[in-house]
Amino acid sequence: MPKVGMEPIRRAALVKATIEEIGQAGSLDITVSQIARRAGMSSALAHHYFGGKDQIFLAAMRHTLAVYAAQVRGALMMAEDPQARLEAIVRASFSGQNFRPEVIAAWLNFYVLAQHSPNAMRLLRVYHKRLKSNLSHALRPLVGERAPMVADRIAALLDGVYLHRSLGEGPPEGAAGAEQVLGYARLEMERG
Amino acid sequence: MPKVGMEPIRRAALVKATIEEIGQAGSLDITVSQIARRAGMSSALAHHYFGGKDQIFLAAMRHTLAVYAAQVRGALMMAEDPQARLEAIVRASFSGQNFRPEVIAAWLNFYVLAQHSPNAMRLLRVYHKRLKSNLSHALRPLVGERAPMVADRIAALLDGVYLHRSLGEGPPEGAAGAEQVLGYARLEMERG
Amino acid sequence: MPKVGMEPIRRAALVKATIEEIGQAGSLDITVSQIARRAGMSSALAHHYFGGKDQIFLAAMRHTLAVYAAQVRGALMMAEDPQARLEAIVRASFSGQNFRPEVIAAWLNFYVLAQHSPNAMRLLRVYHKRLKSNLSHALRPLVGERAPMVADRIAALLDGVYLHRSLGEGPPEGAAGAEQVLGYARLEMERG
Amino acid sequence: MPKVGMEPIRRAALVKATIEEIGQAGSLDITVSQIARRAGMSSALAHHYFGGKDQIFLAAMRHTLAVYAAQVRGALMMAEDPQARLEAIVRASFSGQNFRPEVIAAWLNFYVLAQHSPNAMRLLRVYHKRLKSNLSHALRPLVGERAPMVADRIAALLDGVYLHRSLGEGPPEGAAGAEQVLGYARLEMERG
DNA sequence: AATGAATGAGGATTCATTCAT
DNA sequence: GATGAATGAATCCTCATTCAT
Repeated sequence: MPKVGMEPIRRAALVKATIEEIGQAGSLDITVSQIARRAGMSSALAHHYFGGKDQIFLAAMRHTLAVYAAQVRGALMMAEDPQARLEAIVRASFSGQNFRPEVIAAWLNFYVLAQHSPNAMRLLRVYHKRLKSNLSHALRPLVGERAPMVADRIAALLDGVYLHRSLGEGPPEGAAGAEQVLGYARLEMERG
Repeated sequence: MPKVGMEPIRRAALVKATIEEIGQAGSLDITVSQIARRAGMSSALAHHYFGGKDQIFLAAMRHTLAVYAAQVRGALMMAEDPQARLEAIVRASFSGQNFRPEVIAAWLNFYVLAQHSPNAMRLLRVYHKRLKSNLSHALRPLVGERAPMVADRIAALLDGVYLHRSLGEGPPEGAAGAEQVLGYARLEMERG
Repeated sequence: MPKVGMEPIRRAALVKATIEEIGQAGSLDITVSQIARRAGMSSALAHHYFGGKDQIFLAAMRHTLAVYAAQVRGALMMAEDPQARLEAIVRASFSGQNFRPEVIAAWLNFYVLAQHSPNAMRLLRVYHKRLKSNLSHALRPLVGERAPMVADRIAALLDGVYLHRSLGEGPPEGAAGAEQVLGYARLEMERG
Repeated sequence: MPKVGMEPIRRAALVKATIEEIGQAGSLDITVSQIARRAGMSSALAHHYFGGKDQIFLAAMRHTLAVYAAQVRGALMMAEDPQARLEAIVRASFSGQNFRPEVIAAWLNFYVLAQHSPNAMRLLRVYHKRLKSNLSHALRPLVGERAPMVADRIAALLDGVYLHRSLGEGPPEGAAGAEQVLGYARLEMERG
């Protein structure tokens, strides 16, 4: 009985395990064996499916970014006015899927990964471009031509809050994080 | 060349080399040998003076934080009113000593180090506490009781801008970074 | 189906190689690489199967002790009266399996190992306890209540003869060693 | 003020420290630095005086053997008849100077050292020869021509008791050890 | 598809030894 | 006489990766 169609299952399991492992270790200094064990398979199989450690990391990163993008897309679809669109983007960043300790740690480490992996760098840049584009678009009706600059600041603030969370004790509170960012946004809107 | 009193010289050379090496590699994944070679000595001597890799990293981190703290202190001494104090803190963060690519990369990696090194975590928390305390103090006359919250946001924005810089191409422009942060601060001040 | 069942083979080969290597070097100052090379594999594999140098040593010790115990047990089964039992124990100690130069050297070094390895110490104490128990049991009908004391002396004499052999030139002669010990035993028996 | 005549003091301190260090570690696996530190000097100086680690070990061994020999000589001078001579030799072996845990451990390790150091081997053989000669001489009037054989056994028993002590818990009791050996000797004498 | 077996390459760390002062 | 400085040469151990089955 040949097992068919295992590939997507295995890959998904490995990606999930990778994020968890990075989250737990707090660094990229984890072994393929650890990942594979957590995913319930041999390290040889992990190599078989991904070709190498780098590609496992990249897949995990791609997945994290994709989940995030999907959440933003979903939230945007619900939003009916600019203000709501803005809040949707920010809130999605702090939603339960993303703002968990292990995802935060993984996120931080993806920035590190990007420092020596051109592929990771490219992924991160694409993410940034989309984020800023989304923000800018939502902001245009609210702050006029200051939109790109405000988008930049919001994006930076967003990552900054994430970064600070990585030092925090206790479980991260998404709502508080979102408010920290939205507070700034409202200030800009008041200014008009 | 004297054969005594080398210790401080060697230690300083190793710390400098460590920061450069982390900066160049973009990660903590560097060898003691690399560091030692860059510092012009054998890896055995590096171990002799620091006891181990972890302590070399910690020393590099301590040094980075100390340089930063010294800059802030120096800038604060020049400042004569609250507004100037605020600008001093922010500008020091983006001054030539700190806002260089290798230091930015090192900074990012110290956040990673803090994820698994309690000592590194402690250092980073102390740095944060001081930064927020400094900011809060300067902000009090400017924004009243909103000071702690604004200080939090500024601190986050500061780190966020640094983080984004780690993805940027070309040399980092300190002035632009400082403006990005101060722009937000002014908004809060206008609100009063 | 992968290549399976190598583990016991590899472990046995490593244990054997360890004893030989200790015997040849005359000390525990041997490298895992030497052992592995002699056993026909990479040092990495040795670590894979044993976890570390200490455990390789312990396994070698356990094996040596087990072989010895098995020999004694075997000899005891043949013996039909107390005198024969006593001789069986002593002669087994000097049988071809045990009284070879490399085993003698290994034995000596296991005593050293026991000085800093609690596990080795425990193994050696168990061996001693069994040896004395065996001797005492065999001696009871021969020397009465002096049995425990005589057992102690025989055990000490036994190890002493081994120790002296480790200094001897030429091949060790088991028969002579056995006689040296049994001579004392007979003296005690004559006394009744 | 030039320090003159330091050499014998330094050498003695190093020898003493070596024995203590071996005793504490329970093996020869100690560093020159440890020895030198315990002796209150730099490792460079230790090398200066002895030339190398091997020679430090040899000196420590020579010293241990010399102390032992001196004790035996001293005790023999007091003895007035063969029986007393015999007891003197045995009791000296278990006297306070020799039968201390660290000396026992050192002794054991000298046997190991002899396995790969021809010089150590030679020293140990000389010691053995003297011991047996002394014993044989004392035994001749007591057991006649069995003297050499009995001397052999006593020597072996002596080392065996030492060896067993190295596994013992608690402080070694010299008197008990001596009795264990002398008990055998008396048996032989009774036989005549 | 899946994995136990196997290793080469590399890295942190230790240490005896040498040297300049 | 004495030592801090310095290193080359190990040694243990880890791990990504490959291979045979």
